[in-house]
Formats: sequence, C-alpha cells, structure tokens
Amino acid sequence: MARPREFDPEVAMGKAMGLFWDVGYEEASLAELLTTMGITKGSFYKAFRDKHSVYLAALDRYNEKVIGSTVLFLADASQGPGRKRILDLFNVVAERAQRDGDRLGCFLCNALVDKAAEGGEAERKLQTMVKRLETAFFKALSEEPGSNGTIARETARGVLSAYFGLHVLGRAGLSPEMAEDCIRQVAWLLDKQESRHAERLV
Amino acid sequence: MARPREFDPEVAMGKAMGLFWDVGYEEASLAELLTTMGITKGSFYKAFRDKHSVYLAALDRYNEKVIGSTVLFLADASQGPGRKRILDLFNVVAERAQRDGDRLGCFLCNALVDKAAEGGEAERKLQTMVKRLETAFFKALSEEPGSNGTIARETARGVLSAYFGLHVLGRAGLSPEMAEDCIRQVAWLLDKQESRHAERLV
DNA sequence: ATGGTTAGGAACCGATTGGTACAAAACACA
DNA sequence: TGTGTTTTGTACCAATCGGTTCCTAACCAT
Repeated sequence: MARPREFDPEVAMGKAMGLFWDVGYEEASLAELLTTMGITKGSFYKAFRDKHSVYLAALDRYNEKVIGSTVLFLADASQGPGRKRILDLFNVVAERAQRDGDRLGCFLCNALVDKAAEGGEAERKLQTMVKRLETAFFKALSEEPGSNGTIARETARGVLSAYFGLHVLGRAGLSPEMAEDCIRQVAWLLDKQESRHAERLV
Repeated sequence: MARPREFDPEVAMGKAMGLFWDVGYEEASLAELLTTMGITKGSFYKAFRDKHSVYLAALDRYNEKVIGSTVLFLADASQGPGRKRILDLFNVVAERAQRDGDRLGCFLCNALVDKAAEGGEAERKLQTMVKRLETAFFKALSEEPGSNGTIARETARGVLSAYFGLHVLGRAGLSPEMAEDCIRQVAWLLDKQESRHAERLV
C-alpha cells in the first residue's frame, strides 16, 4: 500500500562496506558513499539513520560475512589439517594483496588503525572480531591429539599478529618474495608448536 | 632586519608529527593542527606550504627521529646480541602499548593503513621506511658468525610483520598476556634461525 | 480511477573544510 | 627615532561537510 524501494538495502550496505573498507570512515564522504551505494540522499536517510550507523552496520556485515567465512574455513576439517588450513589462509591473503589494484587489506585491521573507531561502539565490535579470529586460530591448532592449550594459545596469538602484519605490509605493496618469507615464518611457528606437542608426548 | 619568528619551526613540526601520528591525515583538521602547533594560520602558511606538505615533512621527521633511533638501537652491539636487541625492542613496544592513554602505535604502520598515503610521494617515503626497518632487523640477525643471508632475510621479514602486527593489536588495547605471547613467538623465530645456523655449521 | 502511504530527489541548512588577503604589530638596522 | 622588512592575527573566501525539509513520483489497496 505504498511505493516500494527501488534498491536493495542489502546490496547497498555491501557497497558501503566496500567503501569504508577501502578508504576508512573519515575519508569516505557522504557524497562518495551515496554514489557508490547508487542511491540519493533522500533514500539514504529514509533507509538508514546516518553515516556513522552505516559504518557500524558495515563492521557488523564484515564480521558476519568475511570474518565468519574465515572462521568457518579455519574450522573445516575437510580442508586438511589445521596447520594446512592456516597456511592456506595466509596464502590467499598474500595472493590477494599482490593482485594489483587490490590494496583493500583487511577491514578489521584497517579499522583498528583508523581513529574513527576509538572509544565508541565500533571499538567493542572490533575487539570481539579480534577475539573471534584468535579463537579460530586457537581451535585449528588445538585439534591435534596431545595438543596443549597453553602452547596452542600462544601460537594462535603469534599467528594472529603475523596475520595483521601481513595485511599492513600488503597496503604498501607486497612483493612475492616478501610474502613468501612472511608465510614461511608462520609455517615455522606451526612446526614449532607441533614439535613442542611431540615433546610432551614422549 | 625584520620581525623574528615567535615560534620554533622545529618544535612546531614535532607537534604536527604527533598529531598526524595520533589521528592520521584526514582526521587532523587544519584548525586542530594549528592549535597543537601553537601557531595561527598566518604563521603557518608563511612558514610551511600547506597541510599536505607538513604531513610529508612529518613522515620525514618520523623517519629521521624514530625509525632512525630504532635502527641505531638494533645495530648497537653494546646492547647485547642481536637476538636480545630485537626482543628488547618488542618489549618496549608492548609496554608502551599497555600504558593507558598511549594508543599511538607506530606512525609508519598507521600511515601505511591510512589511505592518505596512497599513490603519491607519501607512499614512496613509507616504502623506504619499511625497507629500512627490514634491513635493520636483517643486520641484527646477520651479525653472528656462520649466519646465512637467506635465512636471516626470511627471519627479518617475519619479525617485521610481527612488529606491525603487534602495533595493530596495540591500537585495540593490548592485554599483557597477549603481548607476552606475541613476543614469545618472535623469540621462537629467533631461536629457529639460530638452530638453523647451527645445523649448517655441523 | 482514486486515496493513502511511502520512496525519491532536489533545494536548502549551518558548520566546517583548507586556503588567501591584508592590515597591524614587532623587530633590526640606520 | 624613523624606516624597511617580516611575522602575526583576523577577516574573508569558495567549496564541501553531514544532515533536514519538503514536494513530487510511484506504488498498493480499494
């Protein structure tokens, strides 16, 4: 009994997330946001509250879609052992960073550095996402029999920081050799954890 | 034979660097920049070109002062072996990140993520800074007799990515346990390199 | 066809953006 | 004490910021 929307709020939010992901909160002007969403001001303010709430929603969306699928991948035993899944993830990240024109990096990582997040609701969202990633790594590392929780936790955190580090390096243009070497170090961390577990089993 | 400056451009630039470091380029409005520099518009535009050139100068200053002293520290053999110097550096970073109110992180890391850098002169500056840090780690790792260049290079790059990763985690509020675990992983990477060198000496 | 209801778009808002113009103020030198 | 030169502060600028208002267009139900 009224005029229907001409756009899909879901896909518009997707576009919005892409922009915030790419350029951050402040750098994304409302005008730019509107053109990338493909709607005009009227529709925007009818459908959403304001720019900031769209940013928060974009963070939620990233949590659901991107973090969600990486967590799923890290938990998917059909993809091989935990060690392999983690390395595969890193390889995907490195490959994407090397595709030219693709300097998105990781929205979570970018937003952590972006000052827009500080203090408010955004910061809490970011912290829960960090926690989610950490425990995803942890679980992938804990699945082997004989694994030790403390050791797996340590390793997971080291892997997490390497994960963010690789993304940061990706923002500056990541050479294939650099990427390869970074990933090799992660592989060492994983090997180290395996051998420490083995020691405990003796 | 004319009116002298009432401010020291050197210290004003220092304040400017602090602001850009803290909040990034876009987020630092000219008005905010002026108040933190302690000068007014007239003096600003007489002494400097514009906001962007001050940003570039701030990057240069960071390169000279902060990166410079880090590189010096990493090269200072009187501070103990290379392995210890690297771990000491990481501990300093972690401690600073845990002091509350101190969420600066690393200007280089922040600027890499900040979209303001992309494409222009800023990006080149950032890339040279990254390279400088990498070779500083590399040299610290290469000083031991019997060390292998390829292995040291790999390790240096892994350490570099962990370095950035720790800074990113610091922006989100770094718990002491998280910091401890991250640093322990770096220690493992360094141990790994030592044992690989030892193997080659057999 | 028509009335009720909502979306869309453009005009408009005050505030703020980075930057310029210019007059007054403060010094060095004569 | 002038006088020339530079800094300083203020007034001003167009452009853009995020956001509101309001009228028209478009749809559904009757």
